[in-house]
Amino acid sequence: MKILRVKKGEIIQLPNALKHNIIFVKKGLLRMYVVDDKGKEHVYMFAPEGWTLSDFSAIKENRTSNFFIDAIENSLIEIFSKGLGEELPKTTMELTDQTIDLMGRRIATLQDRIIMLLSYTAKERYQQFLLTYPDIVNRVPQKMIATYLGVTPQALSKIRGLK
Amino acid sequence: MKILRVKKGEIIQLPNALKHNIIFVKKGLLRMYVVDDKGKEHVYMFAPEGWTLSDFSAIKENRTSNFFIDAIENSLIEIFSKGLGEELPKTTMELTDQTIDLMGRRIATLQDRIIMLLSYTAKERYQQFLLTYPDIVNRVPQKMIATYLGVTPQALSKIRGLK
DNA sequence: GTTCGACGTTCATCTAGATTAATAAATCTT
DNA sequence: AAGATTTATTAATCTAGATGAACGTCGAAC
Repeated sequence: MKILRVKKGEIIQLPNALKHNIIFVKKGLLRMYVVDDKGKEHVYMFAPEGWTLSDFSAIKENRTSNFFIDAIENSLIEIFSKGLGEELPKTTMELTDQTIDLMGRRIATLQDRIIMLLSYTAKERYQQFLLTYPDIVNRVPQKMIATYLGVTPQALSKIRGLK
Repeated sequence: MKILRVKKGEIIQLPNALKHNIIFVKKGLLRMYVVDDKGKEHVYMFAPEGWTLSDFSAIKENRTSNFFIDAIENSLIEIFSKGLGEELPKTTMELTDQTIDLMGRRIATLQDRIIMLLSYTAKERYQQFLLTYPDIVNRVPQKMIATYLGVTPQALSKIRGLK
């Protein structure tokens, strides 16, 4: 485990990096995203203070990650090179309880996001985002929120214009 | 905990049912889905033998579920009325390990699904589905696969027609 | 302060997929 | 097996949102 200070705009992880990393954000704001074959970015998640980033799919399939991770603000982060949960040393029952709680909340978030992507219009997604992450709205460029919602920056701009 | 035998087509859970249930599928195939305001169904997940169904979002927010659950095949299921993980009696370390592994795999699946919904075309989604769930393809009506993928049944039929 | 690149907005066009509807095929019921 | 119900296919039309491009705005770097 190492503590790192990263600057706004700095890339912390490139796809196919060697190690499966888990990143805990102590201060600042990170972004985890993919870039498709046409070069377009799709934000998987934002991680402000207290959040944890990791690529569960890569860990479970024991492969390298397809995700980029970069800093949206100057940040202070902790990087663990081991997998989450089962690869952690079995210390206290309290720790595994914490892990289960963390994972449960993550699943709840992903579940809500999937229902949103399946059944909401662009406008509804944005309104939901405002309610769910009021703090993040003012900390990230609008175009990143757009790709988090699964729409283009232009479409989001239009939606906001109408209000 | 109770064991239940359910028939094909039978609805196991309606939205706003009283209790947060966790359902383990011993045999058969279930479906978990939402119905939007226009009456359209959106499949959140399929659960064949060995899979577990639960609404983490409802459990975490301590509210009733918005999901329907029904049986696609005659099935044998176990229903637990307690929450997953933290609400389970702390028995063995082995059990919590199992829980963490289960949740990790669920997160990996949801993560992959989100990337798919954000960045794949309808055709790419279907092709990916065929690779990931070859067994399920022949067990569920095509229209359900369509709404799992976030497209209309007509669009999926067209995609298959071209091939 | 000026320059430059990133960001947001606006608009004109295009298109993947939705919608609607009609038909055909498969499945269930008795 | 005949009818009824559900599911899949096909086709014509429509639309939310994508695409591409131009322009104004802002903050960072010099």
